[in-house]
Amino acid sequence: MVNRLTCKLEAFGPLPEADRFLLDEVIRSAQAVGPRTDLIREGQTPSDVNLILEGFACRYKVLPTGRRQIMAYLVPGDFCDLHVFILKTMDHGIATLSACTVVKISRARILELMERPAIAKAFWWAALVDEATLREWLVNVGARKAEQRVAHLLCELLLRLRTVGLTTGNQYELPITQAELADTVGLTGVHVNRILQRLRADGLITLRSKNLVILDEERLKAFSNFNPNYLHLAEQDGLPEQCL
Amino acid sequence: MVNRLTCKLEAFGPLPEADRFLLDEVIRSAQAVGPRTDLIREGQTPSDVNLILEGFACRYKVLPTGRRQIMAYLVPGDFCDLHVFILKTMDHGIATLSACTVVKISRARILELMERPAIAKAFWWAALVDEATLREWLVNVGARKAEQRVAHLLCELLLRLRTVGLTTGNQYELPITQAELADTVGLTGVHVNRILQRLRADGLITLRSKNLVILDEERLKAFSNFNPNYLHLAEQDGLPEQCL
DNA sequence: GTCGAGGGCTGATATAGTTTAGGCTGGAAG
DNA sequence: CTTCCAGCCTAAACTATATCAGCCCTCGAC
Repeated sequence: MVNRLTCKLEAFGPLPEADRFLLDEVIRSAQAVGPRTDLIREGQTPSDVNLILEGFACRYKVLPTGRRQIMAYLVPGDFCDLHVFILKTMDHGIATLSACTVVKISRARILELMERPAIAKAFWWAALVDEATLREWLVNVGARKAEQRVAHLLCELLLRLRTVGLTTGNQYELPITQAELADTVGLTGVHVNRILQRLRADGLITLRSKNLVILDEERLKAFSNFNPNYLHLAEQDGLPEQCL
Repeated sequence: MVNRLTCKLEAFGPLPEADRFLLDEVIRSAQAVGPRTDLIREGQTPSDVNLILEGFACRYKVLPTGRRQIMAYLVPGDFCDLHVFILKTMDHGIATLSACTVVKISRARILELMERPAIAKAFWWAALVDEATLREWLVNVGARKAEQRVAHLLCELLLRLRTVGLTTGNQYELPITQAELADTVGLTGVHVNRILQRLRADGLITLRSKNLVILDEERLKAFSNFNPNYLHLAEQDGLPEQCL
């Protein structure tokens, strides 16, 4: 099995052989989790760190009105709750969207990994990129209009999934319902539906049965004003071979 | 001069005498910065860490459309860019809103502080709270309606400023223009104006010449659905005496 | 093969928020 | 004392998005 975590971390910089080996050890004991299942709920105190290996999960909050806001997508290679070590209780929930495979990593194990300087630095980088992504989402929801919001999100996912080797060309699996998309961009399902149609009509994308094709990457990026700087990817021509 | 940084960090937990002393050293060489001035721009590579001692600053991005989104308020005691150590270039700008006094702290100095376990842990905590706040802002803009957005923001600021001793009862200085408020909650100036009037008419707040009074704290919190859990403040009855 | 449910799609109507434009006020500058 | 300007406030027309209600597929369970 391809180690998506390694793929992701190497987008920051290459890791020593020994570190890669260590990271392979860590993802041994994966477990399957069904779709729409809470991994951890608001108010709970997590003990382990969850790492996504396959599928999509999300951070979310639910307001008393019933409105749910999704605050992050967690895709293969992403940690769910590295902050375990400092904060006692979760201020938000984490749930799977599609079916996932997940590893629970103990604090002890994480601390062990953190002793490797290259890994520690890469973990830091990953945490900071998560925060930068969150900022971009705020911009997206606060300042862009509906059509560009979803276009921007689709661009972001293209890059993120590409760095973990989960795209084929300009195409990737998006195992997400329109209602869930709506909850992430702050719109209604109805409206998201109409926007997707417009994007299709404009010849920008194809989306059928959870399979997204970006027909014109440059045009979609231009249209949504996508600037990848916030992902802080190292400028390298290709992926490490083990991620292809 | 009261050390707002210490006040803030002690909201997480008490610091040893020696650490407090060290933090006092650090804020010696403060400098004044005028209102509406960039502290650092998108694309630049910062060398020092900025710490706000007085006044309000913000993180922001400007879209090609001209629309600006404010992504965080930085109030006394807040660090601007602790991520200096890992990420090379800024993916957003930081600017003062009001006139500020700011200290520039060198990397070396920060590393020195980080050797103190209590301080290191408190810095971590502060960074994580910043991220949690960002998440809450995303919820605010994505899921709440205009009137509650503004109300929620005012509640948050009340708590944040209270922990650094900058409130008197339910009252604080909000040195911010309505247009800036609009840029932070993702609305137009016109609309923010109307909303402020409604909040006044409902007897929830008073706002005159940058001076905000929250007339009924409980009602405002209930109205805006404010849950302070994301600020992760320790449950303590009062402030350390030096912050009063 | 039928049934039922979830997801995608559609149209009509309602509303929140934007845009534009203009007037008012109070304080800073001359 | 006047002028000027930024910030605040208001009004009216407009538009993006929400709401509501319902239809139609598809696919898996039975």
